[in-house]
Amino acid sequence: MAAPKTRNNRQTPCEQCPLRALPHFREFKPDELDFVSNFKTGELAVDAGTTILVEGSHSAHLFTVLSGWGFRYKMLDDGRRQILNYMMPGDLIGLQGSLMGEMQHSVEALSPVTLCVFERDKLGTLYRNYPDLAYDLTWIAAQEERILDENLLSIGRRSALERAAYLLAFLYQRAKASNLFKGARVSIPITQQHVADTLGLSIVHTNKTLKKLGERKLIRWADRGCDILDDEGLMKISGWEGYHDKNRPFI
Amino acid sequence: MAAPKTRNNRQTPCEQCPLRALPHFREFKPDELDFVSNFKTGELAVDAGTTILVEGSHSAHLFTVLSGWGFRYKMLDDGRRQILNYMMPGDLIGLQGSLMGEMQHSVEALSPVTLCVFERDKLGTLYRNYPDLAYDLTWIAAQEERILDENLLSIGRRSALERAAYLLAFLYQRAKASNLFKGARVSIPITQQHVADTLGLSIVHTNKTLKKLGERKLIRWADRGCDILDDEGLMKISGWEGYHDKNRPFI
DNA sequence: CGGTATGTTGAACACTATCAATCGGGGTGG
DNA sequence: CCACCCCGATTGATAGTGTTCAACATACCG
Repeated sequence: MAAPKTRNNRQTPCEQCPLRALPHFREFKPDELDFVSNFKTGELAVDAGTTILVEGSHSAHLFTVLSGWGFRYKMLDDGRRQILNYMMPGDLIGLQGSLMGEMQHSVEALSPVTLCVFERDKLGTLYRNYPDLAYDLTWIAAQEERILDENLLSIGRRSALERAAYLLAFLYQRAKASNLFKGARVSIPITQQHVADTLGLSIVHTNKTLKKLGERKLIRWADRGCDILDDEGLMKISGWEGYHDKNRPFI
Repeated sequence: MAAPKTRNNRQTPCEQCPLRALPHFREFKPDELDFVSNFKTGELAVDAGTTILVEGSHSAHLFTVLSGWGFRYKMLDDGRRQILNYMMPGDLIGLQGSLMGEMQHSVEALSPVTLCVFERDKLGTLYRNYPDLAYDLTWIAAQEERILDENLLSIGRRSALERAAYLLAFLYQRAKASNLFKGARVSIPITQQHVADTLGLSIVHTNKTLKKLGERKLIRWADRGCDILDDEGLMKISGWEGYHDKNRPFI
C-alpha cells in the first residue's frame, strides 16, 4: 500500500520548531510557547500543486507554513488569474478567512508543503489571554498589507523588466530569510506562467522579459524554476530597497 | 487674524460619534467606549490637499477618519505614483506605521478631513485589556488586505475599461456605506489624475476610458469630481460583486 | 489679465497581447 | 526500447492596447 499523500498526525513539536532557530524569527516566551503548542492541533503535508484553500469556502482552520513554497491568488470568471503573494515558512495562511468568514482567495502549493494546523475557534482564547500574540497577529496582517502595497506599486507603475526584477529579488530575499535555500543553491520553484500571473503580463512577454534578465546574467531559468545569480543587480533595476525585518513574529 | 488651518482641540465626544449611528458600523460595549474615549487624545482638521502622513516618517499617532475623503499612496524615485486605497469615515490610518515603525506610504486629504487622533503608546493597553478591540484591529488590517487583493486583481488582470468601472463602483459603494453622500448627490472628489494613478494608466488613456463610461451613461464627470449614475452598470462591466459587510468594526 | 490646474483631443509611437508553430524533457503504454 | 503525448519554454509575426507628445479649451485665482 502506498504512503498516503496527506498525514494528520503531529510530527514537529513547537518546542523544537525549526523556524524559531532562525535569526529571522523571534523567540517565544514560555507561556506563549505552551499556548501555541496547544493551539496547534496537527500537521498537514501536501504535494506540489495541491489547492490548500479555495476562494468562497469557509475553513475551520488556520495554517502556518512549516516547510515549502505556496502562493495566494484570485481568479476572474473567465479564468484570468492574479497571484497576490507567495507563502514561505513562517507565513500564516487563512487569517482573512478566519476573521471574515469566507475565503476571498485561494492558496496552492508550489512544492511539497508542510503546514501547522490551528483551530480558528481558539483565536478567542488567544486574544483574551495572550495580548502579545494578538499583537503579533495584527503585525502579521499589517506586514501582508505592506507587501501588497509594494506589489501594487510594482504592477501599477513599473515597466515589465522592472516588475520582473522586483518580483525575483523579493522572492529571493524572503526565501533566504526563511532558510529555503539551506546553503545549497536551490531554485525558486515557479513556472513562467506563475511569473506572468503575478506581474499582470502575458506568458509570451514574460518569457521575453525573463530572457533579458538572463542575458544580463542576473538570473538563470532552470528546469521548472529560477536561479538568482545577482540579487543586487535585480534590486538596482527594480529600484526596490528590500525589507529590513529582524526577529519577525510568527505563530 | 485668520482662522488656523488645523485645530487640535477636542470637538466630537466618542459618546456622540456620528459614525456609530450608521448601520454600517457596529456598536461598542460601554467599557470599550470608555477606553476609546480616553484613547482619543484630540481631533485634527485639515484642508484638501494636505499630506497627513509621509512615507519614511515615524508617527506617534494613529488616526480614524471622522469626515472627508483621503487616499494612501507610494511613489517611485522618478515621481511615478501609485494610489493604493482611499480613506473614508471610519477608516483607520497609520496602523502599519504604528506597528512597524516607519511609514511605508503617504496619506493625503482629497477634501477637508477631520481626524480622531490616538496615541500609539496606548496600543499596549488596548491589547492587554480590550481583547475585542484588539481583535477588531486585526480585522481592520485583514479588511485592508482584502481590498488590496481586489485592487491587485483589478490592475493586474482587468482591461482599462473594467478597471475604471471597478474603481468607481468600489468608491461609490464604500462612500455610500460611510454616508458620504448624505442623501444629496455629492460627487466623488477626485481628479482624473487620481484615477490614472490608481489604475496604473496614463492620464490621457484614463480620460478616454472615462469618456466611454460617460457615453454609456454610467458616470458623469463633474467639475473636479465624478458622479455615479449607474453603479450596477459599473459592477456589471467590471465583473465585481461588491462587499457585503454589516456592522463593521472601527475604533 | 496672466498664470495655474484640470480636462480634451489627435497623431505617432511603443509596449504588450495574441496567434501560431516549434522544441525538449519526462512520463506512459505498447 | 521506442513511439507518443503533455507540459513548459521559446520564438516570430501580427494585432491591439495604452503611452507619449503636443496643442488647445476651460475654469478658477490672485
